[in-house]
Amino acid sequence: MKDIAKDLGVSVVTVSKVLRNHSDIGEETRERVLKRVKELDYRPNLTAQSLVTGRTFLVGLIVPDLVHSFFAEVARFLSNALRQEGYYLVISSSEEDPSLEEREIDQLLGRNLDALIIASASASPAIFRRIEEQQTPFVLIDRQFPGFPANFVGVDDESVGRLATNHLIENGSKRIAHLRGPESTPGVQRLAGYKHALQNSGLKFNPAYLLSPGNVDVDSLQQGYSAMKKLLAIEPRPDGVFCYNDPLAIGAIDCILDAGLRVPGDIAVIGCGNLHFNTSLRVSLSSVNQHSRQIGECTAQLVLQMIKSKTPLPPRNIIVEAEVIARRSTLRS
Amino acid sequence: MKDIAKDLGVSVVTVSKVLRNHSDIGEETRERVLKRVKELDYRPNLTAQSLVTGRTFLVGLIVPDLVHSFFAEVARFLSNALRQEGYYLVISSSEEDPSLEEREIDQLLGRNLDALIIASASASPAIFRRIEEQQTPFVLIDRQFPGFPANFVGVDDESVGRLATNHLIENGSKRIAHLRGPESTPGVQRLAGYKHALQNSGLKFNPAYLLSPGNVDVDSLQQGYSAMKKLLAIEPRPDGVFCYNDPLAIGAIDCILDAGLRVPGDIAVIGCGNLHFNTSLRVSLSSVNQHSRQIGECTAQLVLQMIKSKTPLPPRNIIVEAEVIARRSTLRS
DNA sequence: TTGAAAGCGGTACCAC
DNA sequence: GTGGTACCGCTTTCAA
Repeated sequence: MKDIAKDLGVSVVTVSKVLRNHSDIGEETRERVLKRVKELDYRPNLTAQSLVTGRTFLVGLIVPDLVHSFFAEVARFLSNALRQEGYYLVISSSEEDPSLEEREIDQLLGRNLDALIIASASASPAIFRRIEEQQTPFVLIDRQFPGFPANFVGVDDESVGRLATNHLIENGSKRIAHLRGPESTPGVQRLAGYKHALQNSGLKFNPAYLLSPGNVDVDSLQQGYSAMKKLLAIEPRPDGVFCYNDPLAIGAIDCILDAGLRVPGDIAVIGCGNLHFNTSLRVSLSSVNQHSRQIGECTAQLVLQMIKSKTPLPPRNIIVEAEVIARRSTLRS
Repeated sequence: MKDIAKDLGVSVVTVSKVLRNHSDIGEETRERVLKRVKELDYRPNLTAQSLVTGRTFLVGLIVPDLVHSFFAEVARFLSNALRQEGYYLVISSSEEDPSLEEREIDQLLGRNLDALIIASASASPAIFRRIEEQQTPFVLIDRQFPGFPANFVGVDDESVGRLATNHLIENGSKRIAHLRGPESTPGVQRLAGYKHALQNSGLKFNPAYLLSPGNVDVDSLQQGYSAMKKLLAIEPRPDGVFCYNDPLAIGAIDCILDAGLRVPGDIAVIGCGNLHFNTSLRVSLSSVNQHSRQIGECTAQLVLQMIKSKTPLPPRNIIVEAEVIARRSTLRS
């Protein structure tokens, strides 16, 4: 920039103003500057710009697992939506480990990102108070904390659990098991929805049918397989299984088929997430759609709003409607 | 930092030195500074640090598509490996569009990232010369440009094509079709490997059996399905199909089954990428493993090396061995 | 319309 | 050991 100024015999201030199309600048001067900028293929140093303006045009994203398709899809839509406005995504995976998540948040806070988006693996919202202190706008996605007011975008997980369970009931299942998720809201709420649905239909909740496969967002296929194995050993055996996510469900189906049973004939199975490949599986998988696209795009809009508004906005709660996508794994027909 | 200095009656320089454990500092002073740092929960401003040191501890990653599992996996392993050294990944998707890729590269260059990692969607390496001029170290992954010396990490795609085709031949296929990829190296080389394998086995290459499904890294299931439909109309119909990637292969299998034919009985199918769900599909899918993990981790190591070495290193070519993972879709047994 | 000066939050160099 | 000073590359304020 200094060079340009020197070359043209103007000041750096002038150049700076031209680059940001500041109003008061001579038409002729502006042209000359622009011309030289092209010639030199000059690009302003965003780091320096950030230092003085306090804006980095960077948004952080922390998810429990990038390979889990749901988060990869959210990341993609987020990234695309933010790009339209010149923002970029800095990603980080917590590997479903709360302490790692905390370290990552600290790291990212030190980078003065314009906002943070977090699908938390933590049990408590303590860490988020730190973010608030730093004045960094942040949005929780997928998982939230009851009683902790914060911006949130996600589905209503109670209704996810209810829809899935009702769907199984409507298709003839009586003894419905649940492979539950972690202790975060989606896991807890889906479980709650599951119980409510049973209750409303006059079915009784059998604790033996409730399993916690462990680290479900990592290596879920395996987890689903072994959890299902345990369920098969129970007498009487369940005839329907609602799984916290699709990979778990796929693992469960593999186990059922390996045991010589039929899906959905003997046991119906439904998952959550509505992954791409669900239609191509051995038994195409019914699933509750979580609308990764809408979540990604809504979150992007919310984040941009927050960044642009100088005064902190009151926390918003954006809930995307869930819906059952029925396929072979539940349709006894 | 200024506050800390003032509070303690020392200079900012001293504080700065303590924070970076500079050798020459009084034991007592260091303790006092550290104490105050804790009290204030002070975190150095990385932006400012970057401006003066020229290092951002940020690495850019541009891929054609984040949802394509292969790249999501690479991103994950990369991100984890870089994190160990305090580096973060800034991601961007080119959506398989060369002009968008170029804009993204420009954007990221302006951010003074410490390095760039690119799975390019471009046909020509022109844009990369710009990166070289900027002195930003960069590594190409998955796709490279013949005759353009640059750091590269990926598989030997000619061998991928050869292995896959040979595998089909060994399992009894005589009329082997290929759903090819884009004009970038993986597409071109795998095609070359396919032709070589045919030749070496005395089979003749039939141009009618070669199809370009279009934008294969996006919405591949659909593309695979419709491409396969065309192949089925050919007389004589192929009895083996080598697909550029797994989603294409899955789409192809769906099409074959829908047409009332059997896999691998009537037509054997093999893909590339070895995705997670391949074992759970209607017909478990044979695939050439591209080792996303090794690619991610090797790339991370290479990038770190380049960043740390002050003198530019000669371009390296890291080739990861490909291997066939045989499953039902090709085993006629 | 233009530009000089101050400063964003740090680091490097070199004298004390 | 410690600290003064210049400076990284850009924006902001305000005077000319």
